[in-house]
Amino acid sequence: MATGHIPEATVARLPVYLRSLTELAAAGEATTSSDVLAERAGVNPAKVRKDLSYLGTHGTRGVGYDVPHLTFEVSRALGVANTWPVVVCGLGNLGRALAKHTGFTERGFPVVAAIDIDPAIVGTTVDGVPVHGPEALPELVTALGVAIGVIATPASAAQPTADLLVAAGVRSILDFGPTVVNVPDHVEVRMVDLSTELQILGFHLQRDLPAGEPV
Amino acid sequence: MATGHIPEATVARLPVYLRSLTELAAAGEATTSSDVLAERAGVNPAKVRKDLSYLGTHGTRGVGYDVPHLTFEVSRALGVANTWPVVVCGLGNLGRALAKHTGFTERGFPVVAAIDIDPAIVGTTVDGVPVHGPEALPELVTALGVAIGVIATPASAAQPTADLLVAAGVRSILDFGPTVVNVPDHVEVRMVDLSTELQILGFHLQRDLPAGEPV
DNA sequence: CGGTGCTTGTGAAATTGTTCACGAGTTCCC
DNA sequence: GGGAACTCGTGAACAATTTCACAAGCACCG
Repeated sequence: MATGHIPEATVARLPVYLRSLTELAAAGEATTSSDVLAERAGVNPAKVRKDLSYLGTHGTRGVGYDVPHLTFEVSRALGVANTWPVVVCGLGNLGRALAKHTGFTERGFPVVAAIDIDPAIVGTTVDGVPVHGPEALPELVTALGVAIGVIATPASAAQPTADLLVAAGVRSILDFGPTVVNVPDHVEVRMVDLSTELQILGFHLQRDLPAGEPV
Repeated sequence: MATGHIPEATVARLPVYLRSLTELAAAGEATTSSDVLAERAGVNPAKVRKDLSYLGTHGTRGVGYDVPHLTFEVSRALGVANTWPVVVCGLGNLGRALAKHTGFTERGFPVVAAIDIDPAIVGTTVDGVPVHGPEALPELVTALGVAIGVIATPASAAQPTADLLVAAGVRSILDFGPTVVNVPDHVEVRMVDLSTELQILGFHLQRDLPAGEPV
């Protein structure tokens, strides 16, 4: 089975496996098994094997997986050797936290610039990240190779910001805003809305209620 | 069709519909259609109708959906009338941003307390949210009715923090940490890892590359 | 009052994702 | 060298989700 096509659900789990593998390597483990990886990733062992089989045949029957080798293969599948510069749009509480977050750079996603419309902070830096006005976007994309735009603006600015990012040539957007943004087909958007996550948790809490609770 | 059971995938979309409905109401729209909702939610119209049909029959054929009525029904399904107090664990960049975020309270998820192990900030407040030590958790849960714990600690502290939350009686956890946490069956965990999201975007960026790029 | 146009609700088909179950290859021990 | 124990890889069964397609119901018009 070639690396032809990897299901979306599998792609979403690969980063988790990769992290587990990194931890195992740090713990000095030379080989591991689908059981161990499953335990760490919180999934079924069969799913681990099926997922990894999409990357090719990299395990050894009766033995397991070679940690360094599998790490290499998963890394390659995810393309983690590449570096994708990120621009953070909107420097409210969340945007500021993201700009300061050091974990991104470690994983190949350096925050190279921030965008905000407040003239008072344009020209300053946040933790070493320079703050520009929105008009600087096209220039930033070409000059710094920005590949991913993070939207952390107020809800009302999400769509205009997305439009700016798309116009500037960004092809991937991570949207923390609460609203869905419309973009052309060639642009990929992932939405992470914290309120939505809480509401889903709330739904389950409510459902497990003894019943007879007020509406 | 009764409200017996709502598929997980549908539950995850209900908050999006609810937000669209709120916007439509604010725009003065009295009725709407599955087409309009689909457009706003970024999904297929058939999916909107199927999703809403799980809540019961609330539309009118040939006409559409009454905005206030549908808003009420979706709200009821999600249980948004309930208030679920939240405690934020870990006051790094992200935890602090979450504690300051006002949007949660508006949606029924007031951040009533924060937890950190740094003695220098225990006893202070962040934007009105009191900061406690981990040992205060059980007391907070019983006294303030904390229902949801948000983990925004460093990766290494995620599992111990989850254990503390579970021991204190919290049944829902929103984990921003990069690692999967193990909890008993009756506790629901949702993971939101920002690096994972970026890696998924990176995967697609890489795949669309002209090819021949270095590993 | 019948026809036309519109939109929902929903079986059924298609697609996607998960889990099972077992053949096949590996190691180790006797 | 043979057998036991182990673990991967994978076809096939199963389950969930999405999409299609169309009957049914409503509003309006002439």
